[in-house]
Amino acid sequence: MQEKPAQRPGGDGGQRSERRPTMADVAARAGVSRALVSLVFRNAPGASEQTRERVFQVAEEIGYRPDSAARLLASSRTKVLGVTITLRHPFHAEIVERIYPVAEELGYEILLSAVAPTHSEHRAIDALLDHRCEGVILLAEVDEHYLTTVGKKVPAVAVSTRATGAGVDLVHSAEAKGVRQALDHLITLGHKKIVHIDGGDGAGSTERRRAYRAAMRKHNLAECARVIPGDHTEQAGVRGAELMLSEGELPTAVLASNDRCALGLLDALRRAGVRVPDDASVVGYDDSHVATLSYIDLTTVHQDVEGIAQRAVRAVVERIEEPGSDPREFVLEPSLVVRGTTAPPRSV
Amino acid sequence: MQEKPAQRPGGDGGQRSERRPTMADVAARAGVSRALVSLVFRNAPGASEQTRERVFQVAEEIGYRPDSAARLLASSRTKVLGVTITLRHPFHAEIVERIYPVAEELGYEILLSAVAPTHSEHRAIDALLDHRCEGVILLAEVDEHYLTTVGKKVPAVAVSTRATGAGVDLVHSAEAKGVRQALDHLITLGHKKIVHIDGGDGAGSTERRRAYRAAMRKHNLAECARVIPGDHTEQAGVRGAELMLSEGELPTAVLASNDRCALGLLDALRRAGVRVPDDASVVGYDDSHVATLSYIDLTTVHQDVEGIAQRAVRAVVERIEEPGSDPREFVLEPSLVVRGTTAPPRSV
DNA sequence: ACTGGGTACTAGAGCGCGCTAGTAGAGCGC
DNA sequence: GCGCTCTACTAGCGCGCTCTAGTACCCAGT
Repeated sequence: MQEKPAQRPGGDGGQRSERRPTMADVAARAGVSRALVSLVFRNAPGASEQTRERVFQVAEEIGYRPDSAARLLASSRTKVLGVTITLRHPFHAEIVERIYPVAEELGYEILLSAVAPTHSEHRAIDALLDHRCEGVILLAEVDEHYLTTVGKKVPAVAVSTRATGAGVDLVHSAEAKGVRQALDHLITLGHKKIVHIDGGDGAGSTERRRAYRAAMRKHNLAECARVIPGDHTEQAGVRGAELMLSEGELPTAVLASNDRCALGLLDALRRAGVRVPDDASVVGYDDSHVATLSYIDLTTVHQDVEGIAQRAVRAVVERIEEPGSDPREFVLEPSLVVRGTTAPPRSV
Repeated sequence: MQEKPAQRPGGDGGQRSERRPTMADVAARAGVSRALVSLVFRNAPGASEQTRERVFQVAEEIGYRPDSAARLLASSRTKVLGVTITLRHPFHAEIVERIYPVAEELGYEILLSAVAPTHSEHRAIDALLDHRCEGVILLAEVDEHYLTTVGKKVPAVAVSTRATGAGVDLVHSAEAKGVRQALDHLITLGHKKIVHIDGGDGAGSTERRRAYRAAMRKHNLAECARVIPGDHTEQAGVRGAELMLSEGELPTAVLASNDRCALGLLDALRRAGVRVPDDASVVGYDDSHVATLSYIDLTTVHQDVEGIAQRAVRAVVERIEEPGSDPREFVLEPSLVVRGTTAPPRSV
C-alpha cells in the first residue's frame, strides 16, 4: 500500500473546533437560562413563541446540537431502540430500512449493532444495552436462554423465532401457511415430485419443514416427499442441485429454504442445462430484493417485511410505554408471489 | 395479522429488575469507594490485585455493567467510532465485518448507522455525532461539501471517495491499476472487442472509466473501446446485456462496473443462450462474497477489504490520538482474481 | 524521631443535560 | 389595597461516570 499526502483543505485549514457548544453557550448567547433552552429543545410548554424562535436561531448560529449521551444520562427516557442485525442477511437489511420510518414516527432513535464473525450476538446486544437502549429488536438469532436474560433487563422483541418460553414479544410469519400456498400452487400446476431443500436450524426452518411434510401428506403425496438438508445460503442450493443431478432423475419442482438457496439452485441447474421452469420449477422464500429482479424473476413466498418492521417497533414501544402485559406473539400473513420460475411439469 | 398470547415465562415472571446497578452499588457491596471501582474498571494502576478481583466478583454478582452513556459523558475520551453503511451494499457489510476486530484491538467500540431510503447520509452521520463518536468512518457516499463540514467537527475517513478537497483522510483502491490488470488479462487472452459497463457516478466509477479508456488506448484498441452507461446494481448488467444483444454483434469480453453488475450481466447473457466464458468473457469488480461462490465463479478485481478496514480504522484512531497532521490518502493495491468467467475468444 | 517515597485508596468537582420546585410579574376581580 | 391565577422564566440537584488532588499508611534511610 502506498501513502501520499492529500491536498490541504482550503480556508480555515481543517481546524477542529476546540469545544462542542453546549446548552449553556446557547443560553448565554440568547440571554436566557439554561433551563429555558432545555425547555425549548424538549418542545415542552412554558416558553413564549418569541423566545423559542430566538433560542433555535442562536443554536443554529453556533452549531449547537443536543448531546445524546448527556440527555440519555439525565432522563430516565432515552427514546433509543437497539436493533441487532446479521450483516450478511439481505432480509435483515430490508427490515431495518422499514424500521427507521416507523421508529421516527413514534419518536424513537435507532441504534444498530451487527453480528459478525468476530462480534457475537451477546456482544452485539451488550453494546446496545450499554448505550441505554430502552428496548431491543433482535433480528439476529439468539439462543433462548440469553433471550430470556435480555428480556428481563429490557423490553425485547425477537423476529422470526419461536422461543415462546423466553417471555419476550415475538414477531414472525405464518411459515406453515406460506409453505402450504407454495405447495398448493405447484400441485395445482400438476407437480407431484416436489423436493424441499430445508434451512437446517435457521430461523423458521423447522416450521417450514414440518409444513412441507404435512402438505404433501394432505395431498396424498407423502411417498413423493423428500427433504434435502441445507441451510439459508446459496451454497445449500448448489449442493442440493448437485445431489439431485447426480441421482439422474430430477424432481419436477423444488421448494428452496429461502431465496438465497433458490438462487444457488437456479444457477446450478441452468449450468447443467436444466431449463427453469420448463424442465423444473423452483420456489423460493422471503421475496427479497433479488427475487424481484427481472433476470431472476423468482416465484417465492413473500414475507410481509413492512408488517414485520411495523409490529416489531410498535411492540417494543408499547411495552416500553406501558409495561407489565404478558408476552405476545404476532403472526404475519405470508403470500405467494408467482413469477417466472414455476410452470406445469413437462409430462402434463 | 393475528395476535395470540404467548406462553408466560417461568420463574420470576419476567419482572424487569427495578434499577440497573451502578458503581456505587458495587462500591458499597465491596466495601470500597466509588472511585476505586472506577479505577478497577478502567484498568488503571493504583488498586491491589486482591481488591481488583473482589470488585470484579461483586460486579459479576449483582450484574453490574458500566454505563456507556455516563462514561461517555464524563470522559473526554469516549473510545467510540462511528461507521455509516449502505444496507443494500454487500461490500460495506464485508468491510464492517473486518472493522470490528481492528477497532477492538485498538480499544475502540463501533457504532453503526445505516443509510436507507428514509434515513439520509446527513441524518446517519448526525446520529453518530450526537452519540459522541470520537471519529467516523464513512462507507456510505457523502457529498464533498458535507464531508468537509463533518471533517471539521471530528476526525473522519472516507472510503472509496476521491474528495481530496474535503480535508479528511481517504482510503481507496488503486482503481486504475485494477482496471489495467483486468484489461491486460483479457487482451493477453486475445480479446479486442472489450466493452465496459460503467458505474455512473458511483464510488470509484470515474477512475475506472478513465483507466479503461487509457488502457484501451495503450493497447491500440481505442477504436474498439466502448462504455455503456450503468450503475452498481444488477439491473445495470441486465440492461447492458439487453442493449448489446439487441445490436446483434456481441463483444468478446465485458468489464462490469462491479460484481453486482456482472451478475446481472451473466444471468441475462446465459438466459439468451450466450455461454460464458465460451462465447463471451465477463470480469467483475470487488471480489465480493458472491463472486467466490462456485456457481458464479467470477473473474473479478479483488479489493483489499481487509486492508481497507485496517487502514480506515487506523487512520481515524491515529488522527484522534494525535491530531493536527495533514489529511492523508491511503491507496490499496487491487489484484485480479482469475476464475471461470474468462477465456480466450472463439476465433483465436 | 523525622523525612522521603512508595502503594492503596478516597473526596469531590465536574461532564451536559432533564426536571422539580420555585419566583417574578402581569392581569383580574372585589 | 389584597389575594388569586396564569404565563414566562430560573435555581439547582442529580443522572453514573471520570479524573485531579488529595489522605493514610507502610517501609526504607539517616
